[in-house]
Formats: sequence, C-alpha cells, structure tokens
Amino acid sequence: MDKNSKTKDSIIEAAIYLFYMKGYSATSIRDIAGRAGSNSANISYHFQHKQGLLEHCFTDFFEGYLDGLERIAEQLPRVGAKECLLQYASFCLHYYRENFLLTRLVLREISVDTSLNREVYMTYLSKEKFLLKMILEEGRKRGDLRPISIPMFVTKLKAMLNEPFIHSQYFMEVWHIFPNEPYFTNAYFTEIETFLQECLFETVYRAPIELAKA
Amino acid sequence: MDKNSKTKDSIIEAAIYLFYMKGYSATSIRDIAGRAGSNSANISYHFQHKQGLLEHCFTDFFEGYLDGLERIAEQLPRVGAKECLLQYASFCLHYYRENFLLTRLVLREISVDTSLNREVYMTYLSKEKFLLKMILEEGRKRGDLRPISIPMFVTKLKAMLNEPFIHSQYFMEVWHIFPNEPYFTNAYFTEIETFLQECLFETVYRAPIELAKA
Amino acid sequence: MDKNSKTKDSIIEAAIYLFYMKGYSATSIRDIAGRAGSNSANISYHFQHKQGLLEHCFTDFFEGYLDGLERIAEQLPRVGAKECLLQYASFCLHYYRENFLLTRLVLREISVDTSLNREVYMTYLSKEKFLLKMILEEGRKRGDLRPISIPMFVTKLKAMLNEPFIHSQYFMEVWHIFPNEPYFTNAYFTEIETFLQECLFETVYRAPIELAKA
Amino acid sequence: MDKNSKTKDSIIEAAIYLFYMKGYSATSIRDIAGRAGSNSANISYHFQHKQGLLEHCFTDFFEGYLDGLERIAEQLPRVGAKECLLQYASFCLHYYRENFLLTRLVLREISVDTSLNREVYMTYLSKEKFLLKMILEEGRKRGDLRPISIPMFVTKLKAMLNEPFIHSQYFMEVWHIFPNEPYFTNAYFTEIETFLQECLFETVYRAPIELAKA
DNA sequence: GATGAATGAGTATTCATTCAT
DNA sequence: GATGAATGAATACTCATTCAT
Repeated sequence: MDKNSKTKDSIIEAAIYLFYMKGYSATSIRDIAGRAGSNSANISYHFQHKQGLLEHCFTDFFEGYLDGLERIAEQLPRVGAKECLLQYASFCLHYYRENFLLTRLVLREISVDTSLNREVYMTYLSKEKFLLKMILEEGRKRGDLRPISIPMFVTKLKAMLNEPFIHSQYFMEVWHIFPNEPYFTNAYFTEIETFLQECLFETVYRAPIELAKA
Repeated sequence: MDKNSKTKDSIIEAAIYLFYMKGYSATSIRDIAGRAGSNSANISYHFQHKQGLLEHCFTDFFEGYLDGLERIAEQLPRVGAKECLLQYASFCLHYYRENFLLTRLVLREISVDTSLNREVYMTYLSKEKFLLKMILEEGRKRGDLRPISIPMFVTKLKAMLNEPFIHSQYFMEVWHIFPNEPYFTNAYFTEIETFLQECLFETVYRAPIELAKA
Repeated sequence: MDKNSKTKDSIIEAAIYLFYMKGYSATSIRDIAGRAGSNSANISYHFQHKQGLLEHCFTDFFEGYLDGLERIAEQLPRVGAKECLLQYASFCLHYYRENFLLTRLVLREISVDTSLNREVYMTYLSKEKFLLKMILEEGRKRGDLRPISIPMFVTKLKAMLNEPFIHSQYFMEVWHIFPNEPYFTNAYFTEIETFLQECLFETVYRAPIELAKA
Repeated sequence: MDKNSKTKDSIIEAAIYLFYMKGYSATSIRDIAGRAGSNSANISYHFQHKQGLLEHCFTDFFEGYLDGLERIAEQLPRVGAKECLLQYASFCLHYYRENFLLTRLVLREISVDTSLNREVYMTYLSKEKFLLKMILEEGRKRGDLRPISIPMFVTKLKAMLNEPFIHSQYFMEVWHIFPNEPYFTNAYFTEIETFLQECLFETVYRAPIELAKA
C-alpha cells in the first residue's frame, strides 16, 4: 500500500498539474508518466484509461466539495440560511484555494460536451442544486431572505466564486491578482459577504458617495 | 473570392462548433473538414496550421468585443462612467449571446497555459484592462462612483458576465437556464444593473424584508 | 489510379504473404508496411482497420471462388450433375493452386470464432451451400447420382479439396508433396475423380487385388 | 501438488478454450488468467513463456495421438494392415471428438510457419509418417491392399479425418453437422470405412444407380 | 505457490501536415 | 482552389514478462 500509493499518487499529482496547465485533451499519457517519473503503462494499470485519471480528478474534487456543502447544509435548522450561505461562500473560496490546480481544471473541463460531464451533472451537481435550493427555500420560509429568483441568484453566486479560479492565469498576468494566496480569498470573501448582504439580507446602509469620498 | 469564402466560411463554422463542443485539442482537423464537407488539406491551405483556426476564432471574438468596448469608452466624456458601465454590461451580454458558441470556446480555451494565450493577454486583454480602468478612474474622478478596488470590482463584473456562458451547458441541463435566449439576457441584465447600482452608484433603498415579503 | 494501385497492391501482397506465413493476429501492421516498403499509416488510410485487410483477402478469395462455382452451376441443366461436380473439383484445385497463399490463409482464418467469420458464413458459404445442394439434388432427381447424404458427401468432398492446401507446409516438409505445383493438382484431380466415381456415380470395376498386383 | 495442479489445470483448460476460439496469437496471457480465475504471473511461473502453453497443448495432443497410433501399429503383425487402418480411423475420430477443442486448435496452429511447428513436424509427425507407411507397406507386401501411392492415399485419409474438426464451426453453422457428437463420429466412420474399402481393399459391389434408387 | 505492481517493447490507429496533380 | 495520397511523429493502450513480497 505504501509503495502503491507512492506511484499512484505521483501519477495523480502529475496529471492534475498537466491537466491544469494544458487541459485534459492536450495532455498525453506520456507527459504525465514523464512528469511522474513513472512508466506510461502504469497509468493504464492503475486507472485503466486516460479518462480514468480525469474521473479521479472529478471525484476527488466533487466529493470534497459536496462533503463540505453537506456539512454546512446539516446546520441549516440550527443556524439559519444566512449563516449557511456565508459559511458556504467561505468554505468554497477556501476549498478552491486549497485545491487550486484541481479547481481550474475541473471548472474548465466541465464546460465541454462529454458523457462523463453529463454524469457529473446528474450526480454531483444535481445534489449541489438540491442543497442550495433547500437552504434558499428554508431562508425564504423563515423570512430571513428577500424574495429572489433562485436560479438567477445561484448563477450570480457561482459566477463570483468560480471566475477568479477558472481564469486565474488571466487575473494573475493581467490584473496581478493572485487567487491562490490567502490574502486574496480573505479580501474576496468580504466582497462576497457584501454581495450577499445586499442581494439577500437586510438593507445595507451605505454612506452617500459624497461622504464616502471624504 | 466568392467560392473561396464559401469553403473558408464553412470550415470556420465547423471549427467553432466543434471547438465549442469538444474543445480545441480534442477536435481534429479531419473532424472539422468532415463537418465542413471539405478536404482536410484545405484547412492547412487556408489557415496554415490548426492553431491558425483557433487564432482566427480569438481574433474574430476579441476584435468585435474590443470594438464594442472602444465605442462605448469613446462616449465616456459625454455620458459619464455610470452610463458607460451599464452600456458595457448590456453590450457584453448581447455580444456573448450573439456569439454564443464562440464565447464559450474562447472563455474556455483562454484558461490554458499557452503562448498563444499569453499573446491574447498582452494584446486584447491588456487593452480591455486599459479601457475598463479608464472608465472607472474617470468615474471616481468625477465623483460618480463609490471608492472601490478596481481589480476586485472587475473580477466580480467579469464573473457575472462570463459565468452563464462558459458553463452554459451546466446551467441549461441542471438549472434549465438558457443563456442563449434573449429572455435570459434581458432578465440577467437587470440583475447586473442592480449589482452595479449597489456596488458602484448611489445607495439603493430596499424595503426591509418584512415589507418585501408582503 | 496507377500510383494508387501500386501502393495499395503492394500492401495487399505483403499482407497476404504474412497472413499466410504467420497468421492474421501474429502479423503486425508494421510488418506489412515494412514488407510493402510503405508507411504503416497508409494501411489505415487505404483499409481503415487492420481487419479491413483481412476482409479484402476474404472478399477477393470468395468472390473469385463463388464466381467460378456459379459459372459451373449455370451449366447444370445442359451438362448434368456429374459433369458439374467434376468441373467444380477441377476448378477448385486450380483456383486453390493459383491462389496458393490466399487459400491457406483463408482456410485457416475461417476456423476462428469471430463476427467477421460469421458474416462470411452467412454470405459466401451459404451461397456455396445453396449451389452445391442444387447440383446434387438435381443429379439425384435426374437419376445421375446414387442416393447419398448431401452433408456427409460435401464434408468429404471439401475435406479432399482443402486439406492439401491448409496443411501445405506439413505435406511439403513431411511428405514431400507440393500442392502448389501443377504436377500435384493434376495427379490429385485423378484421385478426386475416382472418389467421385466410386461415391456418386456408376459402379467402378476394379480388378481384384490379386490381378492388380500382377 | 494438489493445489498446484488445480491452478495449473485451470490455466490449461482456459488456454485450450481460448486458443480454440480465438487462436493462439489473438489470445493474451491476461485473457487466459482471467478465464482461469488466476493471476497472469502464474502462467509465466508454470509455463515460463506463453509459448510454453502452446507447447503443452501440442505435446498433450500428439502424445495421446501417437500413443494410440503406436498401440494400433503394434498389432500389425497379428491383425494385418486392413484391420489396423480401420482401427486407426476409428481411434482418430474418437480421439478428435474427445479432444474436440484441442484438435481444432492444433490442426489450425500447425498450419503456420514457426520453428515450434518445424519441431512438431520433425518429432511427432515424422513418427506418424513412419508408422502409417509401415502399415501401408506391410499391407502391400502381404497382398492385403491394392497398389496405391502412399502419399496420395495419406493425403486423402488425413483430409477425411481432419476436415470436420478444423472447420467445425463452419460445418455446425452452415451445414448443421456437429462433429463433437457421437452420432456424427459413428456415421462418419461408416463413410470412411467405405472410402477405405473402395480405395484400398477388395472391390465393393454397388448396385447400379437404377436399383439403388428403388 | 501466488500476487499486485512495474516495465519496456510493442500494438493499432490517428494526427497535422505536405505534396503532386 | 481543391483533392487524394502519403508521411513520420504521436496517440492511447496492451503485451508478455519480471520481481519483490
């Protein structure tokens, strides 16, 4: 098991890096084996197909992601929708930062039209939808949230959370924003907090522009 | 020239569709030729390399995009930052919808690490940055906008604009949102309008939740 | 077309030789390309799959074979079953000898369990069955042949015709019989003629052994 | 030894089946291990090479075959050539039927050009030739047989014996003859008996066709 | 005796591109 | 401008075999 995981893990690590950099299709099994310092036949041995590696990436990513989301959703009755959504945003940003390479690769590869992706939609992302809807509907029922269109809100929320990570390179090279640094996630969380506040919760008092300037 | 463009155009059309669906790397020149009803040698003839086709897609997309942005920025002295930003958001959503396939493919392919993408960053996206900064800074100078972090704001704005298009399939299959339909862009524009209002402009009065419920 | 057939033909020739010698599965596409003095990609180009080459061999062989059998069967009303069968035996031996390599490879490869072979059974060999039955049944009806079990007779006839060719190497190396030489086919035809005479036609007078010895 | 032979035997059984079905080259060691419910390394352990398995098949088949032929040939002085040949034919049909899978695979694989096959020719099949010749020559000397060409006769005899087994699938699927059933071997033996009678022994009286019909 | 991991050579096939026509 | 043939490099994957355990 020890030796096993060493080879297998180095393959996974290499695959994540290369899929992140070049994309799944542009990465060859030899590239991965080369980077992992292993024989390319080992990939077939451990993962059957090249796609098995991508599936592993997906599973790894979404299992951890949904695990976090589920744990947060469990607390819904106790802490309420507001707290849940704030926790979700915080968790998501941290999860994305901690799995920085994995996140970009998943968010990119999920955007193509394959049967594997359909499966991901039907399993992981349908569950995510279910949990998010549950939180938002509970919040409405209890009167903690404004009346909103759930799909529209989710689109905006996911937009905010995903964009810095899927286009990380663009933000790093063009805007000198580094989504993989804690500094960013902390600052960005505040932005999202405000967004949620304005969008979902009580009115936020904002000083008129004149005063703000001063 | 007529016959030329017919062949060339059908190749481009086929390429956009296939890049959109499967991604650039997963699409072969023969796939494209097959879909275009043409010979694969013609692609090399018209575009030299396979990458030439992707470059064509990028150029096509960003030329139109920056053209629009520039025309909006030109009006800055006359109409002010607020109006410019609203026009930009509106233009962007319409441009994305009108170039639906192209948009997803560009937003996806731009996220990998290639020298072609570096070039795109250095030309088109730097220009975009310049123009957006100009608008925002002018708005601040004139006192039309709240004091904000420009990079953070741009991140959020681009997030809102891009997400429904890059993950179009996810939104369509899981949330039954159809970003390619005018209905969506109109509704979504309102959301972005509100977002801009709350984030950049004067305080928005919002009824307390109690009242909103009623 | 001229250049086309040169490359394609040399591939076919090489394939027949190597399939004959080593068998289909033991022959690699590189072996064939090497022997044909061509690039291995040309095989995929001209025949799609490796199996396409085998199919070509089968088609080539059985088309010629059934063509011959059909032409013989057409004469049935005019010349009768006896003459037909003799002509068939003669034709078969000559066809096998002229297509010596092809014959062994087909007779060998037809003996494995593949879907391609099932197809061959259902098309070519069912037609062969139909024609042979027709001849034999007509011969019975006209009273030219003894009453026999058709399947048993066909088994024996095909046995006689096939064996020297499928096990050619054995016969050459162990028994110094050369089924690819005209000398053999002529002599062997006499044997088959006698077999048919004894088995199907009028009684053959044979001297008792005592006299024959003398 | 007990446990050993269990694993080893299951490997052999799986190998025979798969070689029979797909041919030696088209069968992989992993196929065999899979079918035997064993580990593919065990095959290398027990048989050294993949070819070791084929050699085992050959040895197994030809040892039993030549054993039978030898025991029959031993009785030559006592029972004479006629009886020997009849016994040989009977033995052969039964041996083939009892080793149905093995027979087809051996008869097929023996037809390719390998050094292993050359060895088989030089050992087993030369011995077979020696014994068959001995019987036939003794029969001639004693005046029991007609004067015939031994190689020609052997070709025909082997043809009759081998064909239903090497092309078993063809006969089963196209002609609905089942060479693996006792019914067939019994009926077919009668055919061969007649063939031998007509070809080698005293004149067979056959009713003219007219009478036979009635 | 048996196993899972590993390997390097080999498999068929596909790739983008070139070229003569 | 367009095409079918050709190519050499690359593709994912399978192969029989070895080896430490």
